[in-house]
Amino acid sequence: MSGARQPSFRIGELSARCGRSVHAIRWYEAQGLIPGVLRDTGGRRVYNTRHVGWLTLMERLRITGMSVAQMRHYTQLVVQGRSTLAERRRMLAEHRQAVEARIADYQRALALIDRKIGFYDEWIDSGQRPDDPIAPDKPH
Amino acid sequence: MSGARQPSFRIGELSARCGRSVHAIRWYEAQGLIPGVLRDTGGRRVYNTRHVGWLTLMERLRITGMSVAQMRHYTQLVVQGRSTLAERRRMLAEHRQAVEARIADYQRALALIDRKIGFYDEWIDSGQRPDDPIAPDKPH
DNA sequence: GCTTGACCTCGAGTGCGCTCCAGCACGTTC
DNA sequence: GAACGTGCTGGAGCGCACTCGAGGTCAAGC
Repeated sequence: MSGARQPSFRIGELSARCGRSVHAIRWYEAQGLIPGVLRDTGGRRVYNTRHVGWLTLMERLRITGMSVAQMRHYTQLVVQGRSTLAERRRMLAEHRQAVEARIADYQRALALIDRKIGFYDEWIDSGQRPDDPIAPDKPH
Repeated sequence: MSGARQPSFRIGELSARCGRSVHAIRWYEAQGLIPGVLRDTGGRRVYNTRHVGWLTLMERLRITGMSVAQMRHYTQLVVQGRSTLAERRRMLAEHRQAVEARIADYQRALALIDRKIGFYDEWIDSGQRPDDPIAPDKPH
């Protein structure tokens, strides 16, 4: 850390800045997902802008389906320092693949939903039930 | 629908055909997510290929994040018949939007992950920690 | 010095979507 | 007629990711 003063704040403001609840932030820390949280003389958690960035990353990983266990592992790697750079990169690359697979899955679902919407459009238009758009046999 | 013979089968085969567990299929039915399940003389559930298509749709809706409550509502509309066609179409269109929003969200996450991977690449290459791609900085 | 409000810990509760189990019935095969 | 496989019901249990509440501490403002 440089000698530059870092604006620091407490959990209420971190909550406001990154949109997670105070409870959730404390829970994340208890789960080992937030390293380097210091306390002030009153025992209160002290944060700075780096924590906002960290929580942003954690949030993105979470909403894209990374489990808390994996996030904990990643966090531990970060704490361990430079020796884990390659492993961290590998984890992210792997997760990236999983997210892409998920997107592809969603897009397939979208295609099915679109066919179904088209099916309803036709039915409403013609008054006649068209053939069902979902394959009669297993579409795997 | 027609008088044509429909190959029918029991829950074990439906499970094999659509890749859900026997337990899950019964649970779905109990939740009102599978209409029109008849029983044979022994009280066993009897299915046909239409159920495979139906479960496929249900699965796609589920994995794209539709709640069981919404799926139940959709199922009830289907049971109610033609009068609900427009409402069913509306539900699917709304869900479609939600899925697209989710995809966009995932793609934003992907962009962040890519920047982070690039950050690790640079760090590994140069041996020098580059500027953090996320926020000003991050802890550790 | 008292009130106020933000913070603390610990632990229980919640909602979702299954998953599993016990205990029993059926019907085909040997 | 016994064994076996497949099915039935009702209900308990689970894993995840929070969410909330009780009861207490601390420090700044009046």
